[in-house]
Amino acid sequence: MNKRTQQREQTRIEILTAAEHIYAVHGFIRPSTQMVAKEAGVAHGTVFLHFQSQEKLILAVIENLGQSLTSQIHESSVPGHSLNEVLQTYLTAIEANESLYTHLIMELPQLPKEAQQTVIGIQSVIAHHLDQVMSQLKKEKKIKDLSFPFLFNTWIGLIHYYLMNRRLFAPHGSVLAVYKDQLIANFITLLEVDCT
Amino acid sequence: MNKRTQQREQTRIEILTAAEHIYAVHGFIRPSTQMVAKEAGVAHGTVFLHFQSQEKLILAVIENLGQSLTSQIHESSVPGHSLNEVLQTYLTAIEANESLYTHLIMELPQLPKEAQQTVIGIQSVIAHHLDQVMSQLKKEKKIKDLSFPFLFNTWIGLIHYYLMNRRLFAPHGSVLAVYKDQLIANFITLLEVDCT
DNA sequence: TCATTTAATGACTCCTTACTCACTGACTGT
DNA sequence: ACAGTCAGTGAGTAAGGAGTCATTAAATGA
Repeated sequence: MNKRTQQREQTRIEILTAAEHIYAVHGFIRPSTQMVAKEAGVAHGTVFLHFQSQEKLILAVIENLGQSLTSQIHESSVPGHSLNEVLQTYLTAIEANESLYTHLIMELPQLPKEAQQTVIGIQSVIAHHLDQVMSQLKKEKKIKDLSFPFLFNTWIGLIHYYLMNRRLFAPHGSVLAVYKDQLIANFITLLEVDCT
Repeated sequence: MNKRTQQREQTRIEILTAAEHIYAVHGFIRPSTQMVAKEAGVAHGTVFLHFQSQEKLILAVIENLGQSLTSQIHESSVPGHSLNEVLQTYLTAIEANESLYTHLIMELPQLPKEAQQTVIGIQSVIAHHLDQVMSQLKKEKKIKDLSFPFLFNTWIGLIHYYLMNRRLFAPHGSVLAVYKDQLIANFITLLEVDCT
């Protein structure tokens, strides 16, 4: 690989990284391509040399995030994980990309439809792992016998609610860092069949 | 009241109603003031004759929604309501404004901070009623003894999740019309202390 | 060494959109 | 009846942002 293509690749990565930073802070919709160029330290036109359009740039960032999340979840998923461990794996993966992921789910309807596929992909991965461990626990009568979709939506809804209100729950940092364990513990208590 | 002020008031209401329709369909951010003017059947400039700015118009619509929701909830709330009835009251009120309310919660961070106050106001009303009935049930050991904030957030998170994905769950109509009863029943089952 | 290629630049065009204002004509009070 | 008022109009202005392209200069290879 010669110096020219090396440099080109380098610049592409700089723009992508700059876009990630900007989008993580300001969301996908508001920031202009000018802002991304400035953050990357390149001219405005250079952005369009590497990405056909703003939409393609946004999609590249989202695609990256999807890859990162699903691979993290897959890597740290061992067959035979407990419910606690599966939930933990999921939240740890999101925590590492909390800000960007939060903007993704909040602005999803305003983003190109390809972005929706990415989110569906992420949720499928966690749904699969959760279903695995939950149906086993249901058989053993250890958790309540409610439909999986309802339980899944309750869990995702809860997490997304905390993410969407992260600046309220954790003004200067990660909500998940603060509430992760508590959310898992409480959610499991809610599922449990207990007679105290 | 003379004909002139009557006409003026009439036009104001037409613009506000048009804005409600447009925002319910397209959200608060995307549509232009031109679009609202067209829907209302008035000239573009007329919008600014009645509302200082786009922001003020949006706030007026949101303020209206807040009033409508909180009064509905207050009216159909009787002391001594069961948990089922309290949840029902809340969802019925939202169902009547489902589309607009959904856009409000989804686009909240992009809206002026006054909008946040409105949402907090709505949630305070339901939180108050829910706390009332839940703490009683906790004393009677009929539901699990988890912190109220957690239970409240789980409930709101669940409802918001269904609202945010309404086009997925109910492509051509109201999600709540379809899932309301099921959501309440399942959520109550989740709370219950039972030993089957 | 030097002709050719190409990554990068940034001024420019085009477009959209919020908001203004000089003007029109219907209503009001006398 | 008529001078004054004011709701409504819509062409016009200014700002901002996406995407283009002629130009520059560094790298390449013969």
